[in-house]
Amino acid sequence: MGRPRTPLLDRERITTTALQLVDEQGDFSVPQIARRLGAQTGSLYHHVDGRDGIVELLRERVAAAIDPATLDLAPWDTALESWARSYRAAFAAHPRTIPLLMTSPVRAPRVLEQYERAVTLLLAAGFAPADVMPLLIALENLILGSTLDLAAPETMWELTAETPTPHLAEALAAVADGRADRAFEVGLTGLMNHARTLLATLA
Amino acid sequence: MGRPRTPLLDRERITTTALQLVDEQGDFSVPQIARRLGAQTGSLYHHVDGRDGIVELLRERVAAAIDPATLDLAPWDTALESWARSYRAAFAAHPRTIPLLMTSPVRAPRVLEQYERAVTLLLAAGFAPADVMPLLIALENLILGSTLDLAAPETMWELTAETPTPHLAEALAAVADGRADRAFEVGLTGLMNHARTLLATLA
DNA sequence: TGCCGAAACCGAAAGGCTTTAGATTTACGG
DNA sequence: CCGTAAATCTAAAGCCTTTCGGTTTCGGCA
Repeated sequence: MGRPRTPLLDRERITTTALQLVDEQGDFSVPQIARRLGAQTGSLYHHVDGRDGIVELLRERVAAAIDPATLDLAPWDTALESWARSYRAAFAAHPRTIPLLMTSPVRAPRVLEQYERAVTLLLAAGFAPADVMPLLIALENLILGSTLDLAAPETMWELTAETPTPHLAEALAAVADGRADRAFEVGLTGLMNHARTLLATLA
Repeated sequence: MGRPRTPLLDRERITTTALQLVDEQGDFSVPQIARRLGAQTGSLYHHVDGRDGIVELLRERVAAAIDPATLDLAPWDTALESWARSYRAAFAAHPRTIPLLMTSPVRAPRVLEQYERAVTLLLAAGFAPADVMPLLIALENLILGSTLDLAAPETMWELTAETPTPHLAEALAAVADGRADRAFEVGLTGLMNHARTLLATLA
């Protein structure tokens, strides 16, 4: 009891443990983290702003893997597509964080910064201000949606004998593994084409 | 105590109350439902398969508003787009159910049936089996993502003074209200165009 | 009509979670 | 060397999910 000679807890270790738990179970709890780190539950609250604070730390940790350099590429469509792929790769490494992150607002400065730069890119390319966020939001929906599907491969639809769905079963079998990947490619291609068209008609 | 002359609880009322709570708070709990219906917490378990069972009832209730007739339209792209719009309208009426539904597999027969018919439509239109699910999944991601954004209008990005994001602020202001709607339209147009192109190159 | 099994509800409890507050011991700077 | 601040613990309130046994009442059947 009392202050230990070498600290048991810090934000770094708490984040790492939370991420491990999410990767394993799809969720985490404060007592679970405490147990893995050999501390009491309450002690975590001296390092972290409650459960929501841990979620925000997770967002920063996962988003840190997005490569900011992609947004410096030219032309703009190459940059945007590269950024989207890097974004997706970052979340594909920890897909089960997505449900946790989707329901709380983005506060993490690093993440906001990335969006700022993406917006800047599109404005500089010539898009109308009112077109920028719809494009980015559609892109984000595509990324997070298909990555979530990546996390729950066969658990998305639970086919049972009582409800016969032969064509659905056939279509599911026809893609099997690469389903989420192909959904991403299909959506991305469609969106990028549409964006280029939009810009062309604007000019 | 004992069995009441007129029942306090049934699946219908439980579902309705749960949906009200989700609309108000974004979540529900079994004790909350019990309080609103004037019953004890444990009593709910005689009507419903636990909390997860209530979530599945919510899925059926919300998805019931999707118009199945849209899938009978012709040609196929009209049918698909109409279905997507009806799908979106159904969830737009209760957008806060989405986070609850996204993490559990679809079991509800009514919902599976809709997917079966959508797959059938696309196969009949001439799409390759391996192309069908990626298309539908991309479409679903688009629908659910933009509808979720509809539920959390300004709470998606929390801009603070410490992280200056002038362009992001400008782009957000430029769409203001119709943001989620326009993201949906952008994504839908892009996806439908891409689907038509895909089919044309196949034939 | 009378009875009995099943239905619907209550009360209580186990075990988990989030969060706060005060007490306790130890590290570190002056 | 001493006092302040840091890191942890213990304890507790109040929420949640789920299960179990007890109690009353309904409805069908003899």
